[in-house]
Amino acid sequence: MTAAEPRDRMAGQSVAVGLNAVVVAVEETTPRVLLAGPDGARPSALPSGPLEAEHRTMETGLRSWVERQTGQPLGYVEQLYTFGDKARAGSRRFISIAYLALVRGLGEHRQASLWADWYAHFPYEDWRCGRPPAIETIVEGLKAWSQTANAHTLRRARLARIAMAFGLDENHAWNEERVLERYELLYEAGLVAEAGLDARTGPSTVAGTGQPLALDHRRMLATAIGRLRAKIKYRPVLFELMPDQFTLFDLQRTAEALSGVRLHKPNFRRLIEAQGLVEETGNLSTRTGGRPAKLFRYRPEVTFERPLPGARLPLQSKG
Amino acid sequence: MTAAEPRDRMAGQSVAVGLNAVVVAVEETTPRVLLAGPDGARPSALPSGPLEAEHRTMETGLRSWVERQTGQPLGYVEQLYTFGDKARAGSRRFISIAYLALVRGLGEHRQASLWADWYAHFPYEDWRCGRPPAIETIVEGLKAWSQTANAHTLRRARLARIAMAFGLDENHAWNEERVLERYELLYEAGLVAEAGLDARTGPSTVAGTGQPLALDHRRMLATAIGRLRAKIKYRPVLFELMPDQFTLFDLQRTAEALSGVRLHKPNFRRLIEAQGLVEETGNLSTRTGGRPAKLFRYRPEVTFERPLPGARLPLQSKG
DNA sequence: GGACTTATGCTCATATTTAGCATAAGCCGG
DNA sequence: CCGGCTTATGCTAAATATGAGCATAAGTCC
Repeated sequence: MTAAEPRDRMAGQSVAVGLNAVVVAVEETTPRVLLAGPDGARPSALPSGPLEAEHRTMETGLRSWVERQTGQPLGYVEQLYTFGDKARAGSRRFISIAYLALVRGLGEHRQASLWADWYAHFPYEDWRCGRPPAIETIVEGLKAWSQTANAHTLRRARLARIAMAFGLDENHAWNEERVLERYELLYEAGLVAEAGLDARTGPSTVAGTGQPLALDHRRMLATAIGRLRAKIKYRPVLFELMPDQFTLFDLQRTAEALSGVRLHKPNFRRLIEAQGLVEETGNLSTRTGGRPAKLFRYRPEVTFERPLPGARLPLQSKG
Repeated sequence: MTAAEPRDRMAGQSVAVGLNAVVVAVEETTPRVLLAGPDGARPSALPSGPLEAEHRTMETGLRSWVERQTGQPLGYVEQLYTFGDKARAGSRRFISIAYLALVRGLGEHRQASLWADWYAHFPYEDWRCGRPPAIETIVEGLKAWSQTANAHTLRRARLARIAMAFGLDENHAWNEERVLERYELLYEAGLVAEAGLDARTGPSTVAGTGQPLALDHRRMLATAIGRLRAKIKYRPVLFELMPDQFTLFDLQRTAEALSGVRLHKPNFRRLIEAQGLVEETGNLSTRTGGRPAKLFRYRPEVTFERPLPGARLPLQSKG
């Protein structure tokens, strides 16, 4: 082992690396994700492709795959997570590096792609009109699964996870960020169609768990939704999804679409204005029935770092 | 392209995948990171090794590499980030998947490894005794770099980044989570030793920027520190670093060691107790000079999900 | 016993959040 | 032109969380 060939970069197994993109846009009140797939079939996969030699970086590789498959150029991109398969004897190993991308509005897209409502794949994640009725069935199915465990402690642990993920106790309210935890519970319980791929039980899907995607792409989408729902609370990523000019209510509806929860209008407006994140353009929007709304634009120059007022630790500068 | 061989997993370039671990423990008031390296030399690399065929998952591969190289078994593990090199013509491509691991106390470790004080590599990140004097020199060096830009706007943008990362304006206080941003500024400015590897200017290192690590391992450490500093604020990961019993002040010193900031004792205690995260064991600790402190233990059963009182969005359940 | 040290409990001022109400300013149908 | 309807926008009171300091408790050390 020499300095030129350090240990963490030595040969090892040859691995195929895939790049996957969760491309998100919001149209009116609908959050959408860009799907691609083989020509002719209804798209049910994220845009993706192998990392290739000519890609300068992984991110450029990702951008070129998305653009080639869907025609959609990407703006904001961030890495999400790297998923690895269990190694199967004899087969080549695959890992997938998933990215989250945000674009402003739905561009035109190629034939073999489409903008899917992301709640079609996660119906129980949309609480904007109150608790989705499907939750009942789902929780029932999960509880039934929890009872299939032999050990008493395991049954209890499963019930606790379910209560936590779906906000059942008085202790735990619904937390819109726990998208991945909820999906993984459904997966473990075999209640989503993809679980069938894992062999064992056939797809004993429960109604209301949403449309599946290819491979582990729904897991990637769940990761992306959770990340985005968390991130809009402390970084101005919302504006990556907005057009040049927008009303404060447009902005609110975008936030609601992503988080799947309703927000309090006066407070939302106060929060945004207090940050100094937007400025009036002087124009008005008269699209809807009522009083015309002022149009705003984003002010990126505020660099913006939320003062983190309640940063959850009692910080102090002195001793 | 068939269903059995979907596009995102097709051949592509053959890639070597490395696994890297940032293993963290806290000893008294010192946060430590486990380093390994070739026998004989002073360790200056993170424990790491290639992903191999016999590893069932990436995480088990990581655990086995760390244990083999340092003797340290791992407890809590989470994925941090996947770093990819720019492709160089002709050479094989490498990517490194970095993990964060937390262990309770410093176990024995092999000869070729050591527990380094992480502030040896980031001296300017420790504000527990007030603003580190090295900051002056560093900010000077950064400002000099910012002026080397030709375009006026670029100079301004660099100054804004510096002010933001190091908390210079009245607008921006020191934010202990921005570890990676600060390191990347130093790297771009060529003020850390590793920047020399990038060719161009030789290592024009500035005093006070800390000891380098092999390859991009200091960047990984910066990523880990930032993640950990953010995470202790909303997940009970602190307890992954604590022994079975501890005093509330032990807990506070661990939080301070990680965040590099002093905390207000009564408020810290109030916060912890309010969460119901700990319970008294009935025992007392008499280690230090004063009144003996009650010993506590962690109560994992609270599953704990911070009520997220100020979740940064004006949530409401109704319409 | 007295000085010193750390632990622990309590209080007050301030900042942030939650929630609701009131008013403004457009449209629409008569 | 007027009321009725809709949405925008502004304001305020109450609840909660946070920041900071002080007082007391309970040991150790001499």
